[in-house]
Amino acid sequence: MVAAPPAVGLPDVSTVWLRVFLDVARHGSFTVAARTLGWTQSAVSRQISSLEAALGGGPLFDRLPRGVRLTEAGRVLVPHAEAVTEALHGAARELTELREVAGGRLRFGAFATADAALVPQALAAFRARHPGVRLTREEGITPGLLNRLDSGHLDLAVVSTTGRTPLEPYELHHLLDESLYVAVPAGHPLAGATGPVRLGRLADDDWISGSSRPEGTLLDAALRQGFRPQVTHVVGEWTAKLGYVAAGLGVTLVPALAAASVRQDVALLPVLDEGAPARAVYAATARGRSMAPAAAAFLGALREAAARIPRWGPGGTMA
Amino acid sequence: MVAAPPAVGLPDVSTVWLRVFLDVARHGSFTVAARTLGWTQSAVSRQISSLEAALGGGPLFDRLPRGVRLTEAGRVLVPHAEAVTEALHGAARELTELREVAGGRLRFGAFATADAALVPQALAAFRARHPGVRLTREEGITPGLLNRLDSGHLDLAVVSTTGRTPLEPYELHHLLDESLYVAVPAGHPLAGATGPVRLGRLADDDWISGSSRPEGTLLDAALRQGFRPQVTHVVGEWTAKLGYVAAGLGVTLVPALAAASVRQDVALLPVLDEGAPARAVYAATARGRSMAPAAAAFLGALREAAARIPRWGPGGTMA
DNA sequence: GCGAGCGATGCGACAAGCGAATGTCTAGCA
DNA sequence: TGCTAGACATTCGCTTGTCGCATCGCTCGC
Repeated sequence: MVAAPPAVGLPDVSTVWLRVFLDVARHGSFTVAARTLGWTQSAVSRQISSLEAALGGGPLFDRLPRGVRLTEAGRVLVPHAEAVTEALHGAARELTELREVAGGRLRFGAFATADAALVPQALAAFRARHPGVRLTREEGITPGLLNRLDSGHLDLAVVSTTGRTPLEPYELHHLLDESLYVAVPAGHPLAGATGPVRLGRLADDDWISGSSRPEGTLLDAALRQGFRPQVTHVVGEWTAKLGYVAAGLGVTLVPALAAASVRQDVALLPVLDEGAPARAVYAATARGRSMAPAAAAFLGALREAAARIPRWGPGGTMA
Repeated sequence: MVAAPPAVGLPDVSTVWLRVFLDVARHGSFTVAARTLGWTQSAVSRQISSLEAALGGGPLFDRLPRGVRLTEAGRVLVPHAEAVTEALHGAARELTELREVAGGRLRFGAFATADAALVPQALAAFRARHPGVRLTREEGITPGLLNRLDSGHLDLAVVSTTGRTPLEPYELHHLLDESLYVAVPAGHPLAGATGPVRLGRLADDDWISGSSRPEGTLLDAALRQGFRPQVTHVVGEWTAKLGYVAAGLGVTLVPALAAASVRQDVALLPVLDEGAPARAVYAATARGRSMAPAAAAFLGALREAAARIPRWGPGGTMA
C-alpha cells in the first residue's frame, strides 16, 4: 500500500539520542545539556556513547577539558539529526491538526435529493467550523455510494433506504425519516387542503414518476395504500416533473428533502403516512474501520441539519 | 554552535517503531511484517501499540479480520516516517563516506616553500585516491597557520621550524629534515664541485637573501659556520633570487623543498650540515582533537611525498 | 460448523537506561 | 609544585521497556 523502500541496514537510533545530541552540540557541554533536559550528566554521557556506538563512525564529540566540541563526524550528523526532529515535529503537528479537525481530508458522497438541502446545510456549518479540512464530494445512488465506501474511496456516505436497510458491512447513523409530499397543480381540487391527505384520495389522478412501475420507488406508498397509480408521464428530473405538474398534466410525489426547492405554482400536500415512513436517510460509514475525526464532525453537522429539516413543509403543519 | 531550535514537546518515538510502522503499512499485515523483520507477531503488535500511544492520536491502523489497514492518522504519518528513515539513511551514508574518506572536507594550510613540491605531490596522490573530499587550502607562515589550527579553521597545517618546536597544543608529525643547497652561477669556482660543500668556502661571496640580516633566516646556518655573510641584494621571491644568481650577482641558499624547481643555468651545491639540520618540516594537527579520516589520509600522502623528496638534489648524491 | 488466519494479551526473562556516587583528567591559581 | 574546581567517564543498584512463547478472541472460507 506504500511504495517500496531502499531497504538497507540502518542503525537503530533513538530519537531521544538525536535530540540530546543536538542539545549537546548546541551547548558544547554534556553538563549544560543535561541541565536543560532535566537529566543527569551521566545519562547524557551514555546517550552520546550509545549514539556513537550505534552509528559506528567514531566519536561525534572531542572531549576537551572544558566541555566538548563536534568532530567532523558530528558536524556531518547535525543536519540529518535536525531533519529527523523536523520530521517528527511535522508529524506531531499534522496529527494534532487531524485530531482537532483542523486538517486532513474528508471524502463523502450523497444521493441527489440529499444535496437539495440536507448536505449543503451540513456542509456550510462544517466548513465554517473546520476550514482546514480538504473536502471531496461525490454524487451517486445508494448502492454505488456504499460500494465506494466499502472499497475505501469514501469516508462517509449519505444514503436512503425504502425498505430493509443493508446493514451488512456498514455502520448506519440514522439522520431522519423522510415524509412524503404530493405535488398538485394550483387548480387541483386538493390544492387548498389543510393538513395531511390520504394518498387514496389521488387514486384516480394521472401520475408523473421516474419509472412506469411504482415498485421500488416512492410510489410504493401508493401500493401500500391499496391502489396502483396510473403513471401517465415518465419523467426523471425534479424540475421537469414539477413542470409537468404545474402544467396540469398530473401529480407527483416529492420527498421531504426536496420540498423546500419546489416552485411556487404547484401546491405541496403532506401525505399522511400510515405505518412505515416512506424512506429513511442514513449517514453510512464502513463498519470496523475507525472514523476519521473529520467524518465524526461531519456526521454531527448532518444530524444538526437533519433536525432543521421541517417534517411538514409549506402548506402543512410542522411536526 | 548550532542555530536555536523550535524547542517544543516532541514524542519520544524509536526509529525502530517507525520502520516497523512503514513495513506494516507496506504489507498491510502485522504477521507478514514480523516475518520480513525477523521478529514475532506479538513484538510488532506491541511496537505499533507503543507508537500509537506515543503519538497520542488514536490508532494508526484499523485491525481487520484479515490484516490491518491504515487509518487517516496512519496515512498522515507515512510521509513523515519516511522522512525520518530517509534522514537516517542519509546520515549513515554520509558517515560511511567520511569513514572511507569518500566525502567530507579537509582544510589544510602550508608554508610557501612546501607548496613547491611537497604539498602538490601529496595533494595529487590524495586527490587521485579520494576524489570525494572537498579540499580547501591556505598559505601562510608557520605561526599564522598554527593559530588557524588552534582556532579550528584548519584541520592540518604543514609547518617548518628552525630551532625549538612549539609543542604546546599541537600534535606534530615529522615529515622531513630539510637540507640546504647553495645556488651559484654557472661560472662560479665551485660550480663543478662534487659532493657537499662547507658553507665557509662561500664566506667571501656576495649573498642574495630575503633579508639584510641573516638572523632567523636560512642564513642562520652561515652564522653557525662562523662567518657573517655579506648580503649584497635583498630579494624576496625565489625566481627573482635565482635570476640574480644566474646573472652572476651573488649566491643564495635554497631549501631542499625548493631545489627541484630551480632553473637550469645555476648550480645547486648541497651544503654540508654540521650539527642540527637547517630546519624540520612537520604536519601539525590540534592536540586532543580527533583527526578527521581525511586528515589522516592526507598525512599519509604527505609522508609518502616527503620520502620522495631527494635529500641531495641535482649535482649531489642521494642520501 | 469447523478449521485457518490474524491480531491482542499474559507471563517470564533479559537488556536498556536511569540516578547517585565515584574516578580521572586538565586548567587555573597560589 | 601542589591544590582546587570543573567536566566527562564509570560503576552500582534499580526501574522500565521489550522480546519470545503460548494462548485467547475474532472472522472468514470451505
